[in-house]
Amino acid sequence: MSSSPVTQPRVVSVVGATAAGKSDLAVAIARTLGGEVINTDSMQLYRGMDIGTAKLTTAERGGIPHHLLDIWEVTEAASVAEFQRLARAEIDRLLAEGRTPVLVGGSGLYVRAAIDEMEFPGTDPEVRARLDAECEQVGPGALHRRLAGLDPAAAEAILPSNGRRIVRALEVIEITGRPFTASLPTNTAVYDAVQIGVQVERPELDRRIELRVDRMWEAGLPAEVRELEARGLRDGLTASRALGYQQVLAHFAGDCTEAEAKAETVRATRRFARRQESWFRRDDRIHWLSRPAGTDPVELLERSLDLIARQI
RNA sequence: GGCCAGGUAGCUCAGUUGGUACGAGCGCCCGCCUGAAAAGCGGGAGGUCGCCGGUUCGACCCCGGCCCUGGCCA
Repeated sequence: MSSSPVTQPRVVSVVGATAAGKSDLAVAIARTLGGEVINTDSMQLYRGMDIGTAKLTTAERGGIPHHLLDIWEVTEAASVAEFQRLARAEIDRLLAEGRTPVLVGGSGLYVRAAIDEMEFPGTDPEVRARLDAECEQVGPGALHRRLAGLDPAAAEAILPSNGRRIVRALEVIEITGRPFTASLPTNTAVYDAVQIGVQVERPELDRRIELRVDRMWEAGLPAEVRELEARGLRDGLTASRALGYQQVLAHFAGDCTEAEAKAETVRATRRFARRQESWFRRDDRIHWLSRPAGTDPVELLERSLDLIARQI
């Protein structure tokens, strides 16, 4: 099926800020195109994190198969590299079956890892642990100076205060013996993809976020966190930091009231949404569909399909 | 009506014994982002220091009056 005329992009990706309404749109698109959904949300990858990540229920998935949900235990640290392998395997499998992979999720790096040319150098737990410990001891500034000696370009691109990235750069240099590429590559896609960005105006988005958090509490987020805590959530490097979970854990630890945890979840989610927008904004391949309050889902679907059709 | 506390950035508050507001946290805007990415890091815009008058070379800080808020007393 290589030289036959392409009638639609082989991969669709729905991106945008949290609570913009990506999940439902993705299901509708997949249904129309006869495709299946692949999750590109870093936190929905975790088993048991359902309410707080606004994971679609089975009913809401409407019979459309969803992939890459519930694949990691909360105790495991997330890994973009592993996600990349898994996502590409799913995409390739669906394409081979002639079905359209519909990616959906707000983790910008994960989307790019799936769709674009990106190679992640390896990692070494021991090296990482050692560097982390050292960073803790001597501070990021000292490590940054060392980085400047080993890889001036990387040091230039990474601020001296950003311990996390300095450590990773030093780790890569140590285990590969090569410099750390400190900036994202140009947008070179490995799949013929159309990216749809769902865009909601700030005031409306903020309202939707608050409403969503309200519903998470009504649905029993604290109870969900309690359960995951018993399964080791606190030890999960990634999962314990997830929005909502982090705040509820703080409340359980006695650091704040439940009301404060909830209010902080709203604030943190808004901040996160702005970071997401800032990430996606600079990718000029994304086609933005504005979604004013009260937009009919059917109309949004039609505009999406129209966009996909024009992307031949 | 009297007494006390207070009126400083959008919010909560620091602050100067009179010499251009060092402000801070939160919020807001913006940017960065290669194995934790719902993470991590950075930049920026906001103040006639309640109002009016006085003292002073100079007042947000001193004096007088007024307005407003909270508390206590009546």
